[in-house]
Amino acid sequence: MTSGEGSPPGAAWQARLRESGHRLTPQRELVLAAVETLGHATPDEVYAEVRTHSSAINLSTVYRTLELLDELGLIHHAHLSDRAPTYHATSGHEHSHLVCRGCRRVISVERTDMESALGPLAARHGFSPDYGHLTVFGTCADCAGG
Amino acid sequence: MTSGEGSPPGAAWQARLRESGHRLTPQRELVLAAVETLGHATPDEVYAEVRTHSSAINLSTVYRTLELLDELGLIHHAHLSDRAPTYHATSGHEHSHLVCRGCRRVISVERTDMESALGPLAARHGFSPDYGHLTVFGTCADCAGG
DNA sequence: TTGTCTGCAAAACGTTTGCAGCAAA
DNA sequence: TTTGCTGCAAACGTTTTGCAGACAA
Repeated sequence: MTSGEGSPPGAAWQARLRESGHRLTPQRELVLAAVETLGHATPDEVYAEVRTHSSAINLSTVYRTLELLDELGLIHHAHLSDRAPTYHATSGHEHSHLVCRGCRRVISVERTDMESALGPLAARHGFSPDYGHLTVFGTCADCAGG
Repeated sequence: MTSGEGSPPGAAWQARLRESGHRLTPQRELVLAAVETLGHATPDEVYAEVRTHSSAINLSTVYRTLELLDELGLIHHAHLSDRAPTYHATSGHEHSHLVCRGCRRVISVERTDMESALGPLAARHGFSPDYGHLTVFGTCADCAGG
């Protein structure tokens, strides 16, 4: 439970940090753990989660750390609301999101599924989508009055 | 050239305003014209555009007007950058956007095309996408090194 | 020891709001 | 005349930044 059980095998993220000339700090470990625990979380939510375990972190450090982890590919971010970005762990499979405007529900869609749907259209435009960042807003069946 | 040549025939937007109990003001006319001229524009860009024609408008009025025109369906907004939303006229056909992270180029895709690609997948999840709001980030052929 | 990282506080950024006066209907 | 709309200015929530001290390597 300490680190992600997803695609990075064990503590690969620690190596990833050092490879890229960065340092392994308690704050970075805490932020990564929080993102993995929360699933989809805004910077503020990550901050709050970290504080429940250790009060020793600053909000600006959370921002800087999320940005770094994103650069290193250890986490991804998407825009699940018109306001704040949300971060989630790179847990094995990249996925896209369907977000219901009615109930705020988030449906995750496998990258492969989204790719087979969107790929041909995108290719026709010479375009290569970033599926891990893709968010489709709309209405779910429950909220459509079904 | 005064009003949109797209789907709203002539000055239909004026009727739309009054129908909904709103007033026709110079500011609203200026903002709508600016959005039609610019194509895809942030609130700030709309503000700047309006000011080149008439200095008599306030930024908060631009925000309030964009929100109103969006509610009335006279314009749409999408998120073409991680930062500011962009507004564009409801010119005949609803469309989705492909945005290149490399060159910031925006490719518009007909709603019907996007719907036939994404519709079946969405339906499988009981989900009804908002195609006019949909933005797919990624890389265009030129930036992919092709 | 070295250079990166952190905390702090302030600034920047985009957006929203309360209010008094103005103007469309 | 009657509301709704606008301009102004201040507040707002989120994100970024400069800097000095702390700490991983």
